[in-house]
Amino acid sequence: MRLTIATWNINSVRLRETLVAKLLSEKAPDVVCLQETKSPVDLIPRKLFAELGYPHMVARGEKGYNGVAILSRHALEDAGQIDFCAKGDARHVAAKVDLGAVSPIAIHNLYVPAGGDEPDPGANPKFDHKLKFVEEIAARFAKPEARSVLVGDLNIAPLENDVWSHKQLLKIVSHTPVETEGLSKAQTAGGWIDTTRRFVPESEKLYSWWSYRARDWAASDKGRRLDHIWASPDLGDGLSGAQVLKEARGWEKPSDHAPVFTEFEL
DNA sequence: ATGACGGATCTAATCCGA
Repeated sequence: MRLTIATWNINSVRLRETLVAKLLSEKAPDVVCLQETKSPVDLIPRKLFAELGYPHMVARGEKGYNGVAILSRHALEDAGQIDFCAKGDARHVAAKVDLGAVSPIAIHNLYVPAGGDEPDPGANPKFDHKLKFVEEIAARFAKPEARSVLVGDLNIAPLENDVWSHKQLLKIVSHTPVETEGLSKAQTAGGWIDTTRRFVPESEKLYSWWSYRARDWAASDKGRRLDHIWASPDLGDGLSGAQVLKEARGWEKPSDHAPVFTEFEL
């Protein structure tokens, strides 16, 4: 059977409920993982999503910041959250997707801290938090469970062509060597497959985020690939496609992130 | 200048995003 998973930093699920609805009705992924929902769970417009064919949701939220949610056409079993860095914030949630005829898939939905401006963990506690968060990801996901997927806004653009200018971004938080090496370590430790790059060669520029501050985001096209879908090694043979839905960055009142899709044939 | 926007909050100016 075919399974399509999307991840999208929505930058407020309540303000952009119509954009989520547009994604669900026009692109019809099986599962959508959202980050920066910026909403308590009970205020997420889940009725709207249910009416569009997504009656299942597993989420964690807080007022104003962070927040992660998994919406699904298939039944979900809440698989809990990991309290990375013991902050008690809503940056991770996990679920098992019940696929009936075939074995379930585990999904981990993550929102890694942005890390502030100064890429110095001694001077900037936010950057320190980010580095520790990534270290904890590496430790926790070093031995992937079978049939699992790790997705989310990882806030790191790991490859040279994941940013508009490798050279100019080497000292910019999201593309510093300590971050990209940390993320690569987490990926290789578990043998995780960067599913997007399975289908878009590393020699090609590819972004999932474009700043709100540009006068014309599409014309300047100075983006970064911050949003990722990783698959456990055993799912490698089942990968059938991947894409960044760049058009969504141009929708009305958009998020600054575009949705990222991966398709499996399971 | 990459580039000065956009969201949430104790609705005003402040924190945060990356």
